[in-house]
Amino acid sequence: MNEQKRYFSRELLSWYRANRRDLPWRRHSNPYYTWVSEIMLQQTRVETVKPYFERFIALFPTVEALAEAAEEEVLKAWEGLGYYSRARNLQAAAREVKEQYGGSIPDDKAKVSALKGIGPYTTGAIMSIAFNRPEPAVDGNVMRVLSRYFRLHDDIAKAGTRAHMEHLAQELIPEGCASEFNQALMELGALVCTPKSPACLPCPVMEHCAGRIAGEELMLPVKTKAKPPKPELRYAAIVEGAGEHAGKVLVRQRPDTGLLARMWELPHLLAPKTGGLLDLREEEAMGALRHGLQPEGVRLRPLGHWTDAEHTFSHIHWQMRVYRCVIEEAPDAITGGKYAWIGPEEMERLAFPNLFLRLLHAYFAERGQNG
DNA sequence: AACTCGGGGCG
DNA sequence: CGCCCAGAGTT
Repeated sequence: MNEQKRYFSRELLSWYRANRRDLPWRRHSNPYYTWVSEIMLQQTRVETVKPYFERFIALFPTVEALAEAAEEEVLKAWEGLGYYSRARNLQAAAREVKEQYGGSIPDDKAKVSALKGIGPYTTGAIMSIAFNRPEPAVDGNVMRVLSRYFRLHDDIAKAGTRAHMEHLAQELIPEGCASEFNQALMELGALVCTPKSPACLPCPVMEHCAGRIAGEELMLPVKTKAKPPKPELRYAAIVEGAGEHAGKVLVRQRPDTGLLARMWELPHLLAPKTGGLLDLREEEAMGALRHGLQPEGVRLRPLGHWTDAEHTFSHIHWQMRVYRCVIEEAPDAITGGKYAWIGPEEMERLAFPNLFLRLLHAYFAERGQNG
């Protein structure tokens, strides 16, 4: 190994030992904590994860506790964190670990890798952080650091690039220090070698950073842009209950697979493509709501526009127009359609994505004020 | 290799 | 408002 590499490993490890953050999942050495935190940290920032991790561990302190919980409970604990298949896969894997390995995460790369929701990155993270095995844990952060330090112009959006990075990352791990070193690599990416404005002056490895020396630190890593999300106009109904359902609104549960699987939401539908005049939008929307939900057994009478909401997923942009409605035919007797009347109390049990969480809170707050 | 899957933070 | 993500599963 050359001097540039030895220097990098030595200085980075030393820097980490002096600068490591005190994070909830670092307070105890517990493979289950490492596992849960790494799943939560996929595509998600540390500051966002912290409170979720604390609540999750309080609710499900062990693999067994998670395995024995009801799925709705796990989804509720994940509410607002996004990528909900992570939560379902995590629990499925916890049940696997309980049944197959007596509740202990195996110190075995192939077995860890075979668990649901654990891909190449998380395998490396668990094997190294929890078991100190010299496995690379290459995420976007690590690819950014390595791209800059070694001045690599490979497109990190390409699948093949990660293989190269993994080879390099493994080579850099100091003997017996995989756990600390891999965390150091990610810590540097999070605190110093940041995407937009890297703090090169305080960087512990600046002296031999090829990207910095070439003046290319802002051009690296090379990454092709993702295509923009597809816009979708949607009409949603906020249905006020009457009689025994007074003070409540109608919600429905999404299908078992696909976008926001098994999460709860306001009834809504994709706007028919009509290309109509803007003036006719309200009529068109209310008509679509009135007829569009009938196949599910819900017949509505839209009263008027209530509010608008937008939500961007990675590949879809929802523009949602929400209409106040009253019900003409309840879906009680309809099979398959999962509908429920809920008030603020019932919201505590059901898991909603943030878009609908915000709308429901706004609605109940407004209704509370108006009596 | 391309697509599906949330959400927030930041310049 | 564009751009950044501490990725994995499916096709």
